[in-house]
Amino acid sequence: MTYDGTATPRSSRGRRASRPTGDDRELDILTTAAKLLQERALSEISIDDLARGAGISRPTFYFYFRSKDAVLLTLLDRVTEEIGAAVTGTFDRLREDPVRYWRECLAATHTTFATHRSVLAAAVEAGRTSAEVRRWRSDMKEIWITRTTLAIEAERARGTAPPGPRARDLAIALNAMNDSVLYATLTGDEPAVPASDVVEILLHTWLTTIYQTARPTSAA
Amino acid sequence: MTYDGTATPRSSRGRRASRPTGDDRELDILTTAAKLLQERALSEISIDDLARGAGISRPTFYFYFRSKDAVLLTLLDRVTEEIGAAVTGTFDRLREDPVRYWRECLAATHTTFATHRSVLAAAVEAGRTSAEVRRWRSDMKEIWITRTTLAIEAERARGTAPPGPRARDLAIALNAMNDSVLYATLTGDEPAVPASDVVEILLHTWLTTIYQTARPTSAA
DNA sequence: GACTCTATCGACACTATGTCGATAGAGTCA
DNA sequence: TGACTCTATCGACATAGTGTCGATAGAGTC
Repeated sequence: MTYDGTATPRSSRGRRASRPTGDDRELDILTTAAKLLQERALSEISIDDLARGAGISRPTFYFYFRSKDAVLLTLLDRVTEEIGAAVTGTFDRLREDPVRYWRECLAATHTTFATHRSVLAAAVEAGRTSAEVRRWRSDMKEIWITRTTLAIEAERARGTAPPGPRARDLAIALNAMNDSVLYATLTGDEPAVPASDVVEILLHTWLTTIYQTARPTSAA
Repeated sequence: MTYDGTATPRSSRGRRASRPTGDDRELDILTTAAKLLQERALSEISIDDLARGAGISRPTFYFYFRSKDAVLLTLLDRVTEEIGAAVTGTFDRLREDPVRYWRECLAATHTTFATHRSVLAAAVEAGRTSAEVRRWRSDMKEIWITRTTLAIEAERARGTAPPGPRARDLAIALNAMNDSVLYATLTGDEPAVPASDVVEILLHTWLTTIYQTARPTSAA
């Protein structure tokens, strides 16, 4: 939606230099990929499909991207930007109203997953074979885990949350749970938590894991 | 280890009838597959690799199995049997000593994952493209989830665990967490919980989610 | 010795990937 | 204006994998 290949020369995810006309084609490929990913899995999309969708021949595709994975990585860069923008801000609310803070975090995660469902599913798929995609995923996880770890430590420091296992390890487990529960719910592979309840279920698990009660308050 | 293709005519996972000599070859293929899966991913193993490993030509492979996925499914059948055997029994201990019960459940899950790491990783991979493998995975999940749901409901019924969200939904979330945390720990893709701590971390999350305390007792 | 069934493979058709070399055209400049 | 460069393009090829068809060797009846 907000992709702009002209601003920076962009760190060479396959594309040569950047000059006028070619950017349109690059965008055509990305748009085609995004559209096709909403219909079928990455492995079921051939490079020929992407090329045809963008109105070019298969060899020409390679002028713009090194591979299918390179296209996905560029799509993932957009996601990174949007998430980066959405994530900042809410951190102060933790002090005032912890339950509300965590609910908003989880709801935001849910929204992110829902919005980018098809591209994220493709990232999971491609992660099995592409080291670069795997890298993107672990960087992304690291960001959420770090945020969670800091929040848990802050709550323990002010006495709202009791001590317990290493905060980082809990953060890893809770975020892993989010990933796979939301993935199942949104892609519809059973058994899954119904979409209407998923945030509340996750919230229950997060709160009890962190506070050892489902109703923590700001009163230390 | 305990595979026996002769006992039952086996429900046609690709193999024709069952007669003397061919069973050896079928087993050769399975052994080759299991061995190669410990070195590399399913997508990096060609049917030719399996055929050569079993000392036959590629067309002959198709005499024994419909596809690579069919081989994997037969490998997964072994896993099912072993897990089925390991899982029974422990259920009574829940009344006496809940913490011990859950710790043993989680430790058993950890062991299962560790023992069958390579085959289970292949199942995750193949699940993206094969409906049958996906089916196997969801059946397997269903078993664990049902067990967990029953245990949670039992604890709530006798008053050891407080009421809370639908037991089945919690069971789905907790089992999903297990899957993905153990997967990361055992395959080593960071960020992951260290192998030495993983059972205790999961235990903490399970106990607090179910009991809202990290130290539940049998005293109602 | 004719007949059947298992097990085997060579050869083919198909699909997808990735590369090489030729080339058309737009922009530069001497 | 013509020589020169760079982007963008594609046809044709090489390669690797999958799945099928038809032929056939041999073991076991009868």
